[in-house]
Amino acid sequence: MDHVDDALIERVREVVASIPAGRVLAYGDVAELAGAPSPRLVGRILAVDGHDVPWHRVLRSDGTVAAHLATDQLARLRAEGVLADGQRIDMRRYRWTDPFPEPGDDQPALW
DNA sequence: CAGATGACGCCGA
DNA sequence: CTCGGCGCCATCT
Repeated sequence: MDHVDDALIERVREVVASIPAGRVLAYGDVAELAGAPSPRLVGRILAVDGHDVPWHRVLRSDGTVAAHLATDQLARLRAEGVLADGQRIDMRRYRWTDPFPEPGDDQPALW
């Protein structure tokens, strides 16, 4: 029961580690940036080897989080200023879409 | 080998 | 907007 390619695991971990505090990404976003074949793999990788990276900044594209993680994950995000409306995060506001922002092209205002 | 299961995503009703 | 169903990849029964 070995796992996914070590190279892929490393890439996923790097992408997750590069997410700034106060911003989040969807599993699908991480999959694209890391070149993972599917978002499901990202979840699996984080479950096994995500303990030492900011895994709480990765959630579903609709802003919800898995039930068994909700309490911890939402608390961690809240501590960074990512507020949830009940069980749901407002992705429009916190989603981090540009890992390498162009100079002068800032993130959308956090109103 | 076939079916079920997840830290998911998208589309149609 | 919510719900259900199907596709997705790798692993487990």
